Amino acid sequence: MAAESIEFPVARVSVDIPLPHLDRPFDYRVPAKFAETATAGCRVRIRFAGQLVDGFILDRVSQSTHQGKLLPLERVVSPEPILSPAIARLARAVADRYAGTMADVLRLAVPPRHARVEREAGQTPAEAWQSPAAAGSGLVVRLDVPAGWGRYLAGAAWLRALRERRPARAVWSALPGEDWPVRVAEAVAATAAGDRGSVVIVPDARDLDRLDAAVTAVLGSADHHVALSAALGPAERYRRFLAASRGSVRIVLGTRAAAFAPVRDLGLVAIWDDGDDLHAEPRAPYPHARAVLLARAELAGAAALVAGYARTAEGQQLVATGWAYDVVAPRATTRARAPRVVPVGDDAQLARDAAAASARLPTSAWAAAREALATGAPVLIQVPRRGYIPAVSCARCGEPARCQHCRGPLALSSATAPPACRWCARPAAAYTCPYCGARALRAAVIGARRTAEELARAFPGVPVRTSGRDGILATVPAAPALVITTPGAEPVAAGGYGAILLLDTWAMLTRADLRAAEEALRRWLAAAALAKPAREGGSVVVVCDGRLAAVQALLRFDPGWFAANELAQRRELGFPPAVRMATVTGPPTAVAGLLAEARLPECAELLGPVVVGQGSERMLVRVPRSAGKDLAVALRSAAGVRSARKAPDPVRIQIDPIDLV
DNA sequence: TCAATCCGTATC
DNA sequence: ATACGGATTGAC
Repeated sequence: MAAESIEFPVARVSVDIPLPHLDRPFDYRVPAKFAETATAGCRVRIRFAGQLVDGFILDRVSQSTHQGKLLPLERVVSPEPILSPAIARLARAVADRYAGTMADVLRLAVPPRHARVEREAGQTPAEAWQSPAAAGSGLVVRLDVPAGWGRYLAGAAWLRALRERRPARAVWSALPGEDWPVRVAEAVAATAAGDRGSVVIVPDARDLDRLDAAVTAVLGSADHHVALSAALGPAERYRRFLAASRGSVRIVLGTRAAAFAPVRDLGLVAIWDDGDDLHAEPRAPYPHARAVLLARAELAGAAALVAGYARTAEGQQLVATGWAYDVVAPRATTRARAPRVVPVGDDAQLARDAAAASARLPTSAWAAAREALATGAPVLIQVPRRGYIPAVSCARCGEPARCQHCRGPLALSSATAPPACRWCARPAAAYTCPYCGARALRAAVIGARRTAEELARAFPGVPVRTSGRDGILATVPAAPALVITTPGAEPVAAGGYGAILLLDTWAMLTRADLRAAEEALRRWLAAAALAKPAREGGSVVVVCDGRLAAVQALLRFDPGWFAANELAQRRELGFPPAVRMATVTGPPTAVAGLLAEARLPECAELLGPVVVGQGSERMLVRVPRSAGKDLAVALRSAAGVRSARKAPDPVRIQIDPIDLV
């Protein structure tokens, strides 16, 4: 009964099971009928502990190290080698870094199969990718004269390094008014000129559209890249993923999940606006796109770009440790391109009387808007909260007004509607304050819609436009208009805004969040970057205490200075990225059990617990960065022991979560 | 003496 | 998780 002998009869399989203690490859016998189709990287079905489960073949080998008998592969789902060795290695590294399982990471990294798309013919063969110089016109010229990058110290040198296939790493602070999609596209083109591929990650669909257009323009063709986002349907998403996997494109632009896109001959990874919390994956093991890309740059020997108008403490850390170049413009260039920034008002006073229109919009803000409109330029008004009046409080004692039924916050949706609960939508027509008995309410927070209403009244005849989560404007023309926006939804104005008003800054700055100031500055810089330069009359009015470091950084348009401060502070306080931190969240006994089990590094410091809701608490574990790996390993194996023992309560482990208090 | 049940262990 | 084996328990 000599079985037909085949080459590499053993498949090493990554099995799709959620249990941490089973997070390792398992060997299976490759039956002769699958000798050709069971390729490394393909999806298979196997029998595992009696049940049929999915898996990926990591590798085909001639012998197993497993002592016992091997089960055969049950089925080859598809011979498509969808999980490349490079991405498998990356997924393993990300799982290790985040104390998670490879199966969890692979669910984020590889989109679900779409059989019809896979069968489609007409995938551009790899030959279509030649030197992009051959495909486009003007590309070579642009690369020889990197005027845009030439404005930055070390910018031109960095671009040259990409072309010469050197793994140069840069943390780039974009100038105000910078056309960042074009700069990024030039970096991608330079990498392509060195015959290598790129992965670029942006926070959202709007940024992706801009980048997509810029890459098409710079390469002179849309044939060499794909844009990957979760918004695509399953078929299109798989089609584009497959285009990268098969090597018919070597440039992938996308949102956070695309950080895992299987680009061949990777030469550059880039992330735009790495401080945006959309880059943090909300599903286990909660990897951050920046961390995924940087791990990838290390593994692939690729160049890296961490970019934004703002700079994160994490970005600064890369500069401080010498891992990356600091790519910034000379001060004179920045001064020449930045708008005039005027801080008005003091924070405490504004917080006391946030509802008063006069305090919200001081005289200088009105004046700046009026002047800008007179020159024919649009004015941008950034308001942190959307809606009409998203929070109300008792007019007498100031206690926030809450729903009688569910304790949710009350809000007004228009000037005439009665207050209603934002959670359960029940109206609260006859509100009585449970603390002082008063029956009157006042606005605690003013939303974008109400702001638009007020401004429309103040500037009759000037068009008022709004841009927010439900209806984002991409651009506005160079004409007088008031553009009310929530942070992150700012339209780009042709020719730049004449004035930008940053309102209700206290709402962002008073958040009990480690990153509140960094986040406020990030949002202000993103808006301020859209203004005309000061010499063309561009101004920014920030209604805030001018002594704050974040306002000082905005005044000088110096995100590097702020990030260096921020990093120094995190070092002092012992917070990431100066240290590695883990949170363990769950029922108290489960959290305690897991930490008792874990063989934490000697140097680990335990902080907490803090109660974080019904029957749930959270512990912090802090170690020096050098022990980060050990911490992740310890937590993961403790979770493994628990899962092996069938411990009932789920415990969530997060490494360097972004919402540390 | 045999079946039902519990616990622990391996899962290729 | 789930499946299996070996030990333990309980009833005839």
